[in-house]
Amino acid sequence: MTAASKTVSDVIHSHFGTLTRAEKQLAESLLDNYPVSGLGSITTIAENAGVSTPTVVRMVQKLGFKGYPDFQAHLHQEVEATISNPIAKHDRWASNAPGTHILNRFADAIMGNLRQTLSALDTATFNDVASLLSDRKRGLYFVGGRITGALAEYFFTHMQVIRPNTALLSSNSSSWPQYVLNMNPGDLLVIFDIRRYEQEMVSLATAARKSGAEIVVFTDQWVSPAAKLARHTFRVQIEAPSAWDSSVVTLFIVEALIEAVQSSTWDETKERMKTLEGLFEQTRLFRKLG
Amino acid sequence: MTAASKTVSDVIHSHFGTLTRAEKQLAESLLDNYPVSGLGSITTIAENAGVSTPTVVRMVQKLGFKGYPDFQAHLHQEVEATISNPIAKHDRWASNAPGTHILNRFADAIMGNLRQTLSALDTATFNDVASLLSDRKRGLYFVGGRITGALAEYFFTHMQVIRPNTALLSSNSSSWPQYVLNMNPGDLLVIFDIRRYEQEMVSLATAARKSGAEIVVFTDQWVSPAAKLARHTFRVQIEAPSAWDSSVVTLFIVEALIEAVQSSTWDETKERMKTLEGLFEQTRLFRKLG
DNA sequence: GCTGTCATGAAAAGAAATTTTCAGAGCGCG
DNA sequence: CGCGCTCTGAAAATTTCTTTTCATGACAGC
Repeated sequence: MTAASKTVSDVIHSHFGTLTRAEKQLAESLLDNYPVSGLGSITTIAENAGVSTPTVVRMVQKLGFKGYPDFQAHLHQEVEATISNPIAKHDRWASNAPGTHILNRFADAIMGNLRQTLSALDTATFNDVASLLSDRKRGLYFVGGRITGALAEYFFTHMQVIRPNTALLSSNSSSWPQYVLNMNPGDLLVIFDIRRYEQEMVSLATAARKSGAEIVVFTDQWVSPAAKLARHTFRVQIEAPSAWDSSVVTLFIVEALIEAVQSSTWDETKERMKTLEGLFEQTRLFRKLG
Repeated sequence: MTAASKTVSDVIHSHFGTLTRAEKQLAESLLDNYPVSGLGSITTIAENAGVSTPTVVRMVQKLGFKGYPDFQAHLHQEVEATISNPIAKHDRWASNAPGTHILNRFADAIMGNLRQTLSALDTATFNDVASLLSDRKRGLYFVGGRITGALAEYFFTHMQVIRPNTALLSSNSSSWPQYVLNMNPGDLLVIFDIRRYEQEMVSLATAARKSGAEIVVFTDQWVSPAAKLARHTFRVQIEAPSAWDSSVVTLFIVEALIEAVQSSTWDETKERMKTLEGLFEQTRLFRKLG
């Protein structure tokens, strides 16, 4: 029997692939605030999910329940189990996997990193960097190392949409001098440099400062030497139960900065995005016609 | 109003003296295993308590509720409160910043994304993908879109160190055919495709399948069309309080996979990393000497 | 003992919920 | 473009739940 020992949540997940659009929408709604969201009548949950009641019936039958009442009976049992056993809950991220599974150990570590990084992070620094990035008069340059190059690229790709006057330096240092040559006073150089700090980053930072550029550094808890030259530094916790360092929290801060910049200059950005949409559309047409 | 702020349990207790024999019997039944016992229909709880349905109606009205549905709605609210409290939201991540600061809102959202993604993620899928990636006989190909290209690159950069036979496809589709041409049966194509799904990804996936390649897709909750062709799909929650989608959780899974592959083939990888160290050292020397 | 009051549940009436039917919309495919 | 397919929700049909009505029985007071 499909719904015998597994939880309703499990059953939904395991069938998710076979669900249709409206059913997925319903499933999302049920899983959001699970299992309480499934306590009401079929009418209520259909309304909450924005689907019709027949959709609900079809889905629960597809999941292997006899009908809605049967489905709800199972939910009630789970609620009962949950409530009578309040301490359990959430000691595991990926349920159905042992607590020692890499996913769970990683999740714990990243949570810790995020918590530590944010509690150490100065909000004023964040706000100031956001406003520097928002200033369209300043040119923006992004650079990362072998591993962090992808982060620099990610940051750059977004900022390039949001505002003009941005550049991504290749992670290969040979082309850097020509960028420095073009830097103007007030320009902003965003450096990603985590352990196994690359010596050349310091040279780059030094040269950029000579051109009058401001520097922002993303680094780890042991701090890149380039940070000495920086106006602002983000010290990110990067340890993971892995032979490699984790960039998750760094990406988190990058995304938060992107949103901060985005929202502070929404009016101007909106226009740019519309234009961009148009350009993409054109490109697509070109391809079809070609 | 009687049932305003007090819990249903409180209300029952405070009216207990004025209840009749059958009503007391019902009240006992409700309080036993409270509040779950009140989740069912009026018929069910009447049967459980060994009283008639009119008794139930009379009692809940005596308690100050408009009717049975009203009574039950209050119970549902309590169940919800009970269930969601233990999970207790971290009220503030970045202290010294208001709870509404973008950093805190982002942290909440990412936590939710991570939780939902992991609970939906099938560990067997994860393990299977990890072992596919570990198999050195299979060639590995990584590809991403405009935004997700950086993720593909990040994944690629790590895998390239860990094992041979890996390639990164440019996010520009014009060079894809030549890669497909070289794919062998059993090769693995890792696709990153989140909303604003790129039509070309489906074409690429189709072509790769024809060459006998297996496909793994990283996509969002709305699922890329390319997932239909995939052996395994990671559905990642990507919503953030932002005009942009969040890649943090996707990166999380990528890093966990990297570690899973790394650790499953540590002996072989160790040698490679030593050699790589040596090569870097040499490069540095070249530069100094040059 | 008679009478009135109250508690109680059976059963009817009324209201909702659940399921089924069905037609239209959308989409892929030849 | 048309055909057939699937998905979807409106609405009907059915079932179940909720409330009301009412008959019965218990019991206290007269």
